[in-house]
Amino acid sequence: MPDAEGHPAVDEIELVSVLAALADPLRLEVVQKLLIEAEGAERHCTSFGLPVSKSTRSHHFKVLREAGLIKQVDRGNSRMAQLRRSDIDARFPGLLDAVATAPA
Amino acid sequence: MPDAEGHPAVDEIELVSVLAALADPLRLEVVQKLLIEAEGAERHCTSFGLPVSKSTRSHHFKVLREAGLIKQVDRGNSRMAQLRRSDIDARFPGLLDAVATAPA
DNA sequence: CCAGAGGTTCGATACAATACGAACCATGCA
DNA sequence: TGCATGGTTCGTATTGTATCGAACCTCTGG
Repeated sequence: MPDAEGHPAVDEIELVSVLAALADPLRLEVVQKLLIEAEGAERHCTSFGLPVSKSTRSHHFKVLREAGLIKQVDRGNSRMAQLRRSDIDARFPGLLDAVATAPA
Repeated sequence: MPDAEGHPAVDEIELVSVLAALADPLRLEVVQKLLIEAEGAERHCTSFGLPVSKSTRSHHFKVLREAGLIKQVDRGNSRMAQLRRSDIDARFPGLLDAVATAPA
């Protein structure tokens, strides 16, 4: 069962959901940007410069969160996004590596 | 430019399209079944036992074909599906391995 | 030559996804 | 306390996807 903020546990992460979450240009861009960062790095949701309204941005991060790709952490007023690298690696080894090294 | 049958060239295969093609339970099932087969194996489109009508099945194989995941070969009356393993491996190394080893 | 089997295409329908603005709820700071 | 900022939620419009049946094409085998 997902926790209160909607993060699924590691063994609840579904391949189809992860693929569906990545199958959107904006969300793929977010994940690829997070993959460049150092392990465990956090980024502002606004720092990705997505060309959509804030309600749409909120929607996309919700999809990523519920798929298990990112963890969202409250930092006072704002909210940080963190890639669940080790969790995805544990469940689907090599998947994020493939996404990280894919040609632009 | 894709060929006459709609197969994209290797360098035309887009990550988003591949992920979108895999982000459907039926299509993912087809690809995972092809991944179990030997390299270059062919299978009847009907042999997967998809619980849909033949027009819907045709649609799903079209999506897989246009994404670059499979090659469809005419064998007289019927049509065989063949995974483009080496093409995908060349463009997105590790992606299909991750899909192949993913938990059910 | 003709009937059947395998596939595709087309039109229609139902459902899901994306997108937006407005309203709302917090937190942090003056 | 008041207000600006960052996010979420809601309602809605638009678009895309999955699905089906019917019509059509092509090859195979009697």
